[in-house]
Amino acid sequence: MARATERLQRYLEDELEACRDEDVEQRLDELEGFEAAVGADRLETELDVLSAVANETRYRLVRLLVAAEEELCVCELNAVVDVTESGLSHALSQLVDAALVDGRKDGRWKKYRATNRAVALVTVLEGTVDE
Amino acid sequence: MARATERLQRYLEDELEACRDEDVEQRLDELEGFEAAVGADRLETELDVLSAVANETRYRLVRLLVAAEEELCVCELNAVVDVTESGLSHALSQLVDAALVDGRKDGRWKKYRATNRAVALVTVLEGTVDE
DNA sequence: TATTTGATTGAGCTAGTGTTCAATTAATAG
DNA sequence: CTATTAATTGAACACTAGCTCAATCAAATA
Repeated sequence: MARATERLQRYLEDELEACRDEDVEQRLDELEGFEAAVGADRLETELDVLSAVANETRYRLVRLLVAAEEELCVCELNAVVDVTESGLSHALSQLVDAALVDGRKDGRWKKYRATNRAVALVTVLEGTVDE
Repeated sequence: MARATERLQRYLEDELEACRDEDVEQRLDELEGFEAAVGADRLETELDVLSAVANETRYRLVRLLVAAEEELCVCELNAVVDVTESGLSHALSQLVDAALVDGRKDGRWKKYRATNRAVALVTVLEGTVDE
């Protein structure tokens, strides 16, 4: 970090005309402020959500459930997504953990539907990724 | 897939009272319709974006640049994020590929800032992940 | 022009992820 | 109660991703 701080000092000397040691300190504080603005717990949760959805199988499932706008049975998902019954179950389990999907048992069948979180995420991705 | 279709048939027999072969066909078409609603290219792009951001180092960088609301020099990022100079460069490169950050050379320094896509993504995550 | 400094690139190693197979649980039907 | 079917769990394995080290490129300064 010492090396990094030296470089930051040279950078600030370039940007500002003058640069005292306390200017470097102040800038470091600002930067760490940005960093700390989001709590550690929150960051971890957000990363869990992103990790859950950053996978083709799981993102397809989320997309599918969002598009369907209704709950779908595992057996229906299985008919469309190209993965083992077991793989599908693992995938759904991770999506439930990330609160992207809700599961509900109905007799011998199990049904899943997209949560608001999933809808929001898909919506923003659709919005920013313009074909 | 034959096995999956059989199960789907049994499921539809449960759900609907009657279930002919064409009912199964129709449901399969509906499901595949949901699946196909998002183009393959688009899905790939969206997955690239998600993969780029689903990593602690890179998400911290995105978060930092969004919070800063201004462009930051690599040397500033390096002072805050706990990774090698090389690792930082790799990370930024992936974020540029995913159009989550823009890079600009300014003399001997290089500056990065968050794109609208990054802002939108962080915003929706903040919104759905209620502490 | 030679040197120093900021930043990037590529190779290689490690750790983690995604998938499948086999076994198990839960619910219904015979 | 036993058998069958839907779905899940755990273990094992192949593959990918992230990080660091070393080398390189690019800009500026001596």
